[in-house]
Amino acid sequence: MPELPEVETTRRGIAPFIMNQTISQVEVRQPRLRWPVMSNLGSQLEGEKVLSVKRRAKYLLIELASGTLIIHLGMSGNLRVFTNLSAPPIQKHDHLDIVFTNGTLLRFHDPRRFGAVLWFSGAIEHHPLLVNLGPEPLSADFNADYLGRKLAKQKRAIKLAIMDNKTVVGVGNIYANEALFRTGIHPATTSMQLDKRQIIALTDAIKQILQEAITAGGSTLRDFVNSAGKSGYFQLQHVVYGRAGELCPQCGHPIEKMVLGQRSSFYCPQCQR
DNA sequence: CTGTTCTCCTGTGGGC
DNA sequence: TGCCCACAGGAGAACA
Repeated sequence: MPELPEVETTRRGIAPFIMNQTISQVEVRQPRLRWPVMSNLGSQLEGEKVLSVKRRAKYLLIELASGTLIIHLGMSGNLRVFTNLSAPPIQKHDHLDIVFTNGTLLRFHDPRRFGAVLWFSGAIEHHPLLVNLGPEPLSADFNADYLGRKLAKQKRAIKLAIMDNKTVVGVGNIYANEALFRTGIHPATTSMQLDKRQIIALTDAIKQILQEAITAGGSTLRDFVNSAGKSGYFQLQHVVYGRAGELCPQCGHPIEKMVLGQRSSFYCPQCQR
């Protein structure tokens, strides 16, 4: 399940192959993704050159002269690059291909179809999906002062707050669980009850975990090209996520599971209070 | 505005 | 071995 580190690894993996390349053809085999792929996507993209490959939150932003292609990998999506028309046969859930004039092929694959491929011709920072997003977790804008101010009047559980894109982007369920364990904060703690020390520790833990995962992803970069493997899927070792009933590596108490906001939360009741 | 629930989708894994 | 079904999850949308 791509979280921010996987999306960033995808960006770094595909960028060298599509930068400055001109799109020659777009083939949409399954337009029914999270939102329908526009029927004239091909005519919008064909003939345009890729000017940059950026990321905002978990959205990949492929900038062309006349607009931006927005790609979200959803739960199960991936992008892979094939060179010199060496692409393997189309497989189930290969929903979309973008072919470049030099033969490079960018292929979007997404079994659960929670992903999205959108075209936006306006200034990308004004896109409705992006305009209300909080800061990037690895940027200086996300810091303890900011988070403290943000949480000061919030009664909801801290885990829900850090998973809310308006607080900070890119913290999915897995890394939210891990960051709270690392910080010794119970996931159901009321946000406004956290003290300064805890907020500093939580900010640091989120940055560290995401950075560690991005670094780990670097070793998979070559898998984005001409690979039949599951490009971009890697995972840091989970300490608590999915480990209900197993013993806490710090204190030996069994890991517990509770549901917050319809999402499973895993924690050590002894280490996290 | 805040908080909660619903929804999209398919592969996986547990129970029997 | 096969069938059934709960479950997982990002995040917008809808609703209270």
